Amino acid sequence: MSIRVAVVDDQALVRGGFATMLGLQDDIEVVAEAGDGTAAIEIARTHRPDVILMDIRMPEMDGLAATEAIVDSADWPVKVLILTTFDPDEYVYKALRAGASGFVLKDISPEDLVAAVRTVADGGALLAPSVTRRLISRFATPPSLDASVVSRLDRLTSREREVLVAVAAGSSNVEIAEELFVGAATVKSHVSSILTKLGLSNRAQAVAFAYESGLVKPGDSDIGF
Amino acid sequence: MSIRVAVVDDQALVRGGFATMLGLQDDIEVVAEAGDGTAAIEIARTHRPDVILMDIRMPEMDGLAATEAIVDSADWPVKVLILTTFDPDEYVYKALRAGASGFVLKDISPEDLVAAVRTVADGGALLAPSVTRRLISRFATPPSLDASVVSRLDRLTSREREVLVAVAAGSSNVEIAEELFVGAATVKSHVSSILTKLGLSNRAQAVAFAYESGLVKPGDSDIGF
DNA sequence: CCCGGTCCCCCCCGATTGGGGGACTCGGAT
DNA sequence: ATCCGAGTCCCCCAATCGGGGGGGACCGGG
Repeated sequence: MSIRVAVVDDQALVRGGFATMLGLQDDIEVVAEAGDGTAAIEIARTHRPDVILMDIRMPEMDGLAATEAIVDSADWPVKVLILTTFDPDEYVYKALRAGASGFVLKDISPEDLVAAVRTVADGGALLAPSVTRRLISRFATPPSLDASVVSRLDRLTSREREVLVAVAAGSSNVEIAEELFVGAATVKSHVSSILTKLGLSNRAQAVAFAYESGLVKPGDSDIGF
Repeated sequence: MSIRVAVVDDQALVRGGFATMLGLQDDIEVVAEAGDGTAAIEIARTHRPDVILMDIRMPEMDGLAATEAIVDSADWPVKVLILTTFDPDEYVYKALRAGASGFVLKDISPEDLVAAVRTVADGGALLAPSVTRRLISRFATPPSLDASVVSRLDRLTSREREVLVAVAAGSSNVEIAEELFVGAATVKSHVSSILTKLGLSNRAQAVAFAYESGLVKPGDSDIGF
């Protein structure tokens, strides 16, 4: 069963080029084309393609808005592969939030484009290396590095930070003591100095501080909930 | 100038395979190999490779810890490409936070692996399609996609959710009572039903739950810290 | 009409927490 | 050689928290 692809680009020449290039593949079938966002929504609804190659820069309705509209309203597993000329910057995040499965630049080689279409059709995702790099750096760097917050974190000893993450996991003093193989009194004194150094008054505030400071981040916890 | 690569894997056969495969390329030179994390740190320091192919599962010190140690202490632009057998799950985030520039599975084709090495050496980043997908979904959907978490949040009444955000801000029961213009006993009973409904045992866990579920997000709090 | 659900309030009691002391060891800095 | 910080552990005591019980007011639907 071949992959049903729709191509959306306001430049007829570019659109036709991609369409014929993809059509040459045995397992890819170009079922529709569109020149703007509104037309893209229409052909998505009528032809129900597996993959949509979407340009960002378009009159009438840009690719991001069209992507969001299509992905939100689709009742079949449609994948949108953003294809743009420019080094993306802000577009990346908007596109990914809109529901795009990929983001590649137009200088991509034909073979790589075909491979990209197959990848997203298969349920994977694919980004241009520069985009991946940007996304990783954004993901890896803690968002909030308020100097005042981090500076107070620095005043804690490494052991105290260790205790704090355990506190942030919701563990009681005795539970923390067992985890760290120390006495309950030790944990108690650690928690006390943590609260004192951070200017907090109870462990609930300590948990909040741990999250706000980026010491622990939502999702990286071992607590399943 | 060729790309200087180091290969780190505890299985000598796998390590040798990758090394010879990469060595066949004109623009790639394998300068060192290591069988565990501590050896990896050593060869990284002595050979200063451009790219390190790093396995995760290793005795002595796993690839994640080694990656973090190398990236943090390196004074030259070293790129680490994680190469693992398993579908990553939680390893991905730890690896990317540790400073890895890529994350590919061992079922990758030789040509793609070579291309991946060139990509990361060139400053780009590269992830396996399934990993990219995971990262995108995590990035695009604010935090909580866990149906189990949100469903439990739905069981709370609106008033209880209101109390929960106050709890997550680190307020004591009496402070919450003043904020909401009710009696302290009322807040107490609300907190009790919150803990019961969510299956938690203390308010620190409630704070963690509030953050993990996305009920409150780092940075949107009124607590300045 | 009564019933279930929700919200609000109250009392008691044990467990935990938070704050105040102090003491010992170890390793590094002075 | 001495001091100091970090880490470990102990005491006491007041306050808060968490769990159990109960009860009353309101609202919407059967």
